[in-house]
Amino acid sequence: MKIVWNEKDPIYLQIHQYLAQLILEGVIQEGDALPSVRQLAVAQHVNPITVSKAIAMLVEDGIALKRRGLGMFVAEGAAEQLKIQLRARFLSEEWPSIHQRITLLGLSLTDLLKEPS
Amino acid sequence: MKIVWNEKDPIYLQIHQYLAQLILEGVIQEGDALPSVRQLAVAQHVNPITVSKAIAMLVEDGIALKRRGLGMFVAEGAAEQLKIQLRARFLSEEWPSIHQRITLLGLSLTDLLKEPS
DNA sequence: TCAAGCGTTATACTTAGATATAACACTAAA
DNA sequence: TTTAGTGTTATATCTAAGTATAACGCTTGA
Repeated sequence: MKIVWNEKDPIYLQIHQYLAQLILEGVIQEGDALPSVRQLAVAQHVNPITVSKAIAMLVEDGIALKRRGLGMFVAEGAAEQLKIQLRARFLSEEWPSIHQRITLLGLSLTDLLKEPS
Repeated sequence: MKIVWNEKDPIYLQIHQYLAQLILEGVIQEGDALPSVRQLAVAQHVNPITVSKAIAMLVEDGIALKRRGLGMFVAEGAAEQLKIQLRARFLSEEWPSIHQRITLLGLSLTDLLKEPS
């Protein structure tokens, strides 16, 4: 899987989303090591600090564990936990205003969900 | 109607959205004057330049007209035009990634319609 | 012991956004 | 003509976010 960059969001958020997706889809399983900060930084032509920020978010949310000198590992139950967290966050912080705009623009939610845009 | 501020988006974008909403909902009709830059700036405790930015976007999109010394006015057909523009922008620039996330999180139409938080 | 791998951090630069202040140019009505 | 209302603009400053460079300290295994 490759990261598809966009101009709008900060790099560290895009990396966070990329890692979250890998975990959600089971590409990285529980107990597995995450790609190392340095590896990711080199592979994506990005700064280690930027990658660190993304991983720090996962650690804060209990999704990843850090083991000094060794690397970062996916926590037990991470996939399920992550899904719960991201759902809650999306529904409470993002969806309300998006939904409001959809309504304001007279778009049909049912139609929107049908079409693979 | 009052502006409900959020921390995330730049102020000028939030003001733009506020004005767009007023026009879309017909609170300000075609030919009407927009609230003046100075009025808005004072009322919202914001800098005139910031308000100017928001209105400049409306002018660029042909939604508002400037009449020197008089103020800004809502253009003919602005509501319809605005709706078309915002729809197109939303569908091409925002919905695809939102839709992708909804799918990834396994959210259903029912989930999305549940809580009007 | 020490090399090679980890993550971390100190310092500094760049940029976008927002602000403050103050002046400018135009229009209508008293 | 004057006044009070429009929007505009120039200059400067401030802040937070994001990034780059480079060095640092920890842990394991040869």
